[in-house]
Amino acid sequence: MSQLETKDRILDAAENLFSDKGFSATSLRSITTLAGANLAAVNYHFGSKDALIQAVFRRILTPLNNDRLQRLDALEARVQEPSVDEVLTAFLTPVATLWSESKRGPVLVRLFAKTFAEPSTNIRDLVFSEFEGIAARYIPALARAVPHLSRREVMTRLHFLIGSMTHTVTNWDMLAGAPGADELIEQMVTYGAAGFRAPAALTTSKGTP
Amino acid sequence: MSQLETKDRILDAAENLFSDKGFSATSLRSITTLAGANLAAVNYHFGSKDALIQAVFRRILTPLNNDRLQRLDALEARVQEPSVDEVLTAFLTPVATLWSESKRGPVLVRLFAKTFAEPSTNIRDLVFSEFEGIAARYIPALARAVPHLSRREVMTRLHFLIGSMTHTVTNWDMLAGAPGADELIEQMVTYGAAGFRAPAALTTSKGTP
DNA sequence: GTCTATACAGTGATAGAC
DNA sequence: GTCTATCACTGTATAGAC
Repeated sequence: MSQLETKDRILDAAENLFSDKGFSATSLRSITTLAGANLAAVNYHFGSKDALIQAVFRRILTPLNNDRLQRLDALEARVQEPSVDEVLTAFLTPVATLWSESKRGPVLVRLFAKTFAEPSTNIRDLVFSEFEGIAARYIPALARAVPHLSRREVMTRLHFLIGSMTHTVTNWDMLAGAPGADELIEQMVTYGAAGFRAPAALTTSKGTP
Repeated sequence: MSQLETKDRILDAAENLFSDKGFSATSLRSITTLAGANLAAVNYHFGSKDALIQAVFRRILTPLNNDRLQRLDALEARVQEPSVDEVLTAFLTPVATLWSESKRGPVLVRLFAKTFAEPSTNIRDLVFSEFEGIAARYIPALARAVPHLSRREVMTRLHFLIGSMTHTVTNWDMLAGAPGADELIEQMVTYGAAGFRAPAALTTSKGTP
C-alpha cells in the first residue's frame, strides 16, 4: 500500500476500477477495499458516488485542457496565422499524449471516452463546463483559420471533430490493425481539416423548388 | 393501458424510461409498474435486465439498418457510380428520419446514441454485430467513391463519421440554435464528404528525418 | 405458457460512536 | 478522520397459482 492519503488512494482505486468495469458495475465497497479504506470514507471525502466520479474526471480533465491551452498559446506565439491543421493538431495531441502514457494512459483515455454519451449522471455537465475555457480559445482560432464559415458552423464542425475523437478512442480496438496514436492523430487531422475547409453548407431547409 | 401483450408493453416502458433516466438509473420495478406487469415478468420474457436492454436496441436497430441497406440499393440502381456525398446521405438519412418522428423519434435517437461509448455491457457488441451487414455494403461503396484511399483508411474515416453522428445526436442540445435534422445532415455530409475526399494521410510513423 | 408473490444477497447512503 | 451498524432499494431466482 502506498503512503498516499486516503482521498488519493480512493481516487486511484476508483480510476482503475471504473475504467475496468464501468461506473455502475463498480461498487463503493470494491473501491474502498482496493484503496484500503472504509466504505464510509467515500461519502466523507466526496459526498456520494456520483461526486467521486466527477472528482476522478476533474483530476484528468484539468491537466488535459491546460495542455491544450498551452499548445495553442505556443502555436499562436510561433505562427501569425495558424492553419486549421495546426490548430486541430494542438487540440488533439494532448489526448494522444495521454493515450501514449505507458500504464495510466489507456485507463485515462477509456474513462475520458466514457464521458460523452453518459446518460443521467452529471459527468456531461462537468465536461462541458471544463470545456468552456477551451472553446473560448479554440473557436476564435478556428474561425480565423476558416473565415468562410459562420461562427455557428465552426462550432458545429468542432462538435463533429470531438465526436470523431471520442468515438475513435472508445472503439479503438474495433479498428482493424489498431494504428498507433500518432498515426491516428495524423489521419484525424487530415480528415477533420478537410472537413473544416469545405465550403459552408447550404442552409436551405425546406422544399425542393 | 394498451391492448398490447406484456412483452411489448415492457419493451415500450423500458424504451421510454431508459431514454429518460439511463440504464442503471432505471429499475426493473419502475419498468414493470409502468407496463402494468409483475416484476418477475422481465426475467420470464427476457432473462435479465441486460437482455432486456439488448432487446430494446434490437427493435430499433434492425429497421434502421434495413432502411440504410434499402437506400444504398436504390442509390446504386439509380446512379452508376455514386459519389461520397450520395453514399453518406444514404447512410445518415435514416437516423435523421428516426429523429424527425414526432414522438418516438427523440426517444429512439437518444437511446441509439447511448449505444456507443457504453462501458461494460454487451450493447456495443450487439450494435457492431448488427452493423456488420451495413459495413459489408457501405465500405465497398465508399471505397469505389474514394479510390485513392486504402480499404483500411476508408474504414477509419467511416469510424470518424459515425463518431460525428453519434456525438452530435447525443449532444444535440449543446449546439447553439439546435438546427433541424435536415440541416444537420446537410452539414454532416458536407463535412464528412470533404474528409473522405482528402488525400491519404502519410503513414510515416516514427522519426522526423 | 403466463403470471404472481416472495425471498435473497448486494448496493449506495447515513447517523452516531470513537 | 475513521469505523460500525443499519437503512431502503436494487437485480435475480424460484415455488406455485391460473
